[in-house]
Amino acid sequence: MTLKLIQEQTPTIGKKKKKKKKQIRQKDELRVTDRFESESRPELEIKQQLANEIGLEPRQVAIWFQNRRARLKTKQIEKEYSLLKANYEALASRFESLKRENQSLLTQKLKNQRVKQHGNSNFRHQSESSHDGRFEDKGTDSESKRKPSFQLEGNDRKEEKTSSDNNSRNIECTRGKIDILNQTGDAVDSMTSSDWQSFQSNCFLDESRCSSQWWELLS
Amino acid sequence: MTLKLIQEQTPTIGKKKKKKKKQIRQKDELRVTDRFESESRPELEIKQQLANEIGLEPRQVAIWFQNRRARLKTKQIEKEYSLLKANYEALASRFESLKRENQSLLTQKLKNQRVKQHGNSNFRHQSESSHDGRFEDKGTDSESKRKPSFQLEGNDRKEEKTSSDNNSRNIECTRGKIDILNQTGDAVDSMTSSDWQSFQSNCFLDESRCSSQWWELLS
DNA sequence: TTTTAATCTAATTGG
DNA sequence: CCAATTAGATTAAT
Repeated sequence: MTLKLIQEQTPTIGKKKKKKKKQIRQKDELRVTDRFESESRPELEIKQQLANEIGLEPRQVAIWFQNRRARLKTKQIEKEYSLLKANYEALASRFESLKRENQSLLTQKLKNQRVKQHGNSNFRHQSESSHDGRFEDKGTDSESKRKPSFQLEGNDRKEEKTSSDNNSRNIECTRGKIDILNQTGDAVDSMTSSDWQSFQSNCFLDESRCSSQWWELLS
Repeated sequence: MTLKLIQEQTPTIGKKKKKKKKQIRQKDELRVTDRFESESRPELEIKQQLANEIGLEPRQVAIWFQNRRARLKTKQIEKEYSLLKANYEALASRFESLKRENQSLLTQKLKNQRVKQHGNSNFRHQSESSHDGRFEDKGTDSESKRKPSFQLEGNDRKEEKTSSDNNSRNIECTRGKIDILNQTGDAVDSMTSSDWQSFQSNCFLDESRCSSQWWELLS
């Protein structure tokens, strides 16, 4: 059972373009693709029927549909990613604004205080009510789900494939799949990983009041 | 030539774990992999030699190395991505704090003002100096690179494969490659796309002073 | 058993 | 050569 790939014989040293392996044969592909468009998850009957029509096994047809669906879904995820990215940049932008506003508020406040109690005992925590023991979790609106509870467990090289298959000598290369990192963004792109460096040194450069920073997370 | 895939025979109805296929024949794989570890980009001579040793064409050996390198690189990118992600979450967290602080500052300020000029003419813009015509671009520290100049061009369904190969009838499935979206994050994970919704409705729910929002970017 | 998600490999294409 | 994609396949988990 399970016949699979059919070899091919071309001398390779011949020219270049060869029709390798065995795919689904263009013509038949149309038929199958049509079906796919009408319903991406056909009954196994249909699959068998198709298999006969194009002359390969039902199994293969099934796989074909599977992969198709998977790839389709992947596309969607791409969209989500780009959304996330845009989201991020908006956030970053707003963060900057907010920071500036905050700064100016603080400044004003200081000025105010100095005016109000003109030069009276210069040593206080230069901001007694807004800085220190505040916003631990006040729940003013609806947080309490924020702070993803940073906890670092021994990561990175903890194999999760618990022991399956010792003999196949799997190359340790887990692969990964991204390109995304620079694509699809259409409008808002840029932001290479080197940008990140400068970005973060911009943003994290004031008095960090925030309990954990990202570099604490990665050993 | 081009021996490639060796079949396998297990009756499928057997148990479960099967050793399917085989591509470079374990034994030989070791040899090649060794080579790879010592130098990932060998001279073509070496490649030819290897090809002889394991009995497939130089071309294939070359491809093998190529793919190998590619996979390795992809791995690295994964790392960068997870870093970015952590980075993002840190930023989000800080943003929250900042926002709250800002809020409280504003509140105090209002109170202050009301005290100072006790109940005098209730109708003013309840905050004259910190809100309106400020921070357009002051360049207090180092922006001027922010605001990625949101511009939306007709995107999404603009095919870019201009006309190459009319006969091959490429399935329009461009594929995409991500999973990333929820993996490798190890420490800071969570943040599914539905979290995003709530997140943003948290964050963007006050007077938005920020010129563009992410939903403006996607049609 | 089938499906799904996640990988993986070998090969192709275009630059 | 590389980057990107592709098709077919496998496997773990459900």
